[in-house]
Amino acid sequence: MTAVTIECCPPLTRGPLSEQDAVDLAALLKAVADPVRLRLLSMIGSHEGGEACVCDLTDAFDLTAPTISHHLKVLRTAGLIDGERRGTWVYYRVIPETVARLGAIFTPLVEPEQA
Amino acid sequence: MTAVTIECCPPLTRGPLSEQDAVDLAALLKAVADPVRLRLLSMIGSHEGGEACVCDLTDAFDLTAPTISHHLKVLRTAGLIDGERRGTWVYYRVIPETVARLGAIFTPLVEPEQA
DNA sequence: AGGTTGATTCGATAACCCTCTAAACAAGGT
DNA sequence: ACCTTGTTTAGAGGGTTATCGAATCAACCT
Repeated sequence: MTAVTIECCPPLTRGPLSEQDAVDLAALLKAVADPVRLRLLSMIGSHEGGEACVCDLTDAFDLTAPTISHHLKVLRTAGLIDGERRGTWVYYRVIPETVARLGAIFTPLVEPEQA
Repeated sequence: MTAVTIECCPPLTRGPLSEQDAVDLAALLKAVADPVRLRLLSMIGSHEGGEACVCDLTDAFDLTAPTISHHLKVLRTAGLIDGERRGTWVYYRVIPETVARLGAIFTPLVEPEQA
């Protein structure tokens, strides 16, 4: 639990975004700009142990397994999740740094509350 | 400048997202998941006076006026910006509440540091 | 009234993305 | 070896979206 202070405006509105930064950021945002992928991300992140098996995820949707697999690949390519095969099943976990990077764009800048 | 404490995980990973919430959120994210719109948003938000004329924005891109207008409409429909005509020109400004809502999804939850 | 400049709407085209089926790959059990 | 279950890859179809040119609307100026 860290104390911080909120100041001023989110990074996005602190100065004009460069074209390259905009392209990179948009790619990351596109990865989460889908209802299925948002739910996948939230299901994986909130699952006990911090990881979820693909089999768990597939059942929660009215979609075929290949479709879920496709969405997981998009999230993985974007660096939002990481997958590992252990025996029969593949387990995915969230990469919190990338999620935080997303939040930092739109959140009023916070600084550590210590001198 | 408000003091807060960071605790645990971002809302997205605190529990599974409902289908409706996911759809709403994805719509908002899709609005910003585009390089041109990200730059527009950042240019408007960082412009002096907190607002920018469409004429300023159009010049910064290698795109036609109708295309810029289209992107502005997407941002406006999503509730991220608001436009107002004053005389000859139309001025846009950022709606910070909506931007903050985006950030809150991915940012580790912060709580007011008082009690 | 007519003309000029700024901004949006309309209609069309091309690229992209979500979803599916079919097929392939991976691991375990009999 | 074979079959079953879990997961991914490949290819195709249908809908969405970005972009443009042309036309329209809005306000100002002479």
